[in-house]
Amino acid sequence: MKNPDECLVEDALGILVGKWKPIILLHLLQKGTLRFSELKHSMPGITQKMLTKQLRELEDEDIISRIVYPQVPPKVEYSITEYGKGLEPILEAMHEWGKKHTLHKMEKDNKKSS
Amino acid sequence: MKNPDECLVEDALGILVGKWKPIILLHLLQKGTLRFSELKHSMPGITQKMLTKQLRELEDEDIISRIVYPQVPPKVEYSITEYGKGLEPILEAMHEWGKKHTLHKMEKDNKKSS
DNA sequence: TGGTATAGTATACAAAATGATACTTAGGGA
DNA sequence: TCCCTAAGTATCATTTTGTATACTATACCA
Repeated sequence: MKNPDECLVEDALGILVGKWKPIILLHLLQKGTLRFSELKHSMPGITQKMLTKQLRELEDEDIISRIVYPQVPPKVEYSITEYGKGLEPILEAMHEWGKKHTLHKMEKDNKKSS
Repeated sequence: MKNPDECLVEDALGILVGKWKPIILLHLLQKGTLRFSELKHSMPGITQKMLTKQLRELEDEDIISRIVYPQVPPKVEYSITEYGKGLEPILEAMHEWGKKHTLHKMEKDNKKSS
């Protein structure tokens, strides 16, 4: 990409993108800290593999932190880092727009069926 | 997805995501209206097929509009719709965050090499 | 008569993301 | 002795994305 502005937007996108990452972040922003199993239960449909993968990627970008308690059965807690909290405005902007989009889709569907 | 909040964010994400969509939108937001060939030249690396596909998808969501001039050789102009302009705050939030992220990455790289 | 230009479509293929399923580890309880 | 738990890995299948290349239509120009 030649234009540096594009890269900046793409960086954010690269981190947010994926079928699950934004949802993981929403949950962690709301609840603060969650165990692996809690995250899994709050996202019906996700497989262990996917959840693990997404969490690792977010961890690699310093968006979330991972604390392992050395016990059996294992206990691992995830939480948003200070740095990761910086993503909140983006999630909020998306949420706002999502509300508008829902209305827009409804109007569109009404037109179709009339 | 059970939680409606998640859906809202995902709707926005679904529209923004893809290797090219945000860049297309950035260009159109900056320039207003662009022809197919102009978009193509401003995104080196994209293939015709991909550009066409992304544009169609954005059009289907009413984010951009497509005007075909019935002439030979063909001329087709794309521009952001009023509705599509609503995405600007998201792109801006991503851009802002992208700047922070760039700094963050630099600090990280410095640590590694020290 | 044949080349050029624009905005595509068609086809085949490669790569990346996601999903399904089974397996691992080790302490505690029946 | 066997099963349960939590947080994973490992392996393979499927789906989604993206790439490469060739092809089309038709007015204009030399």
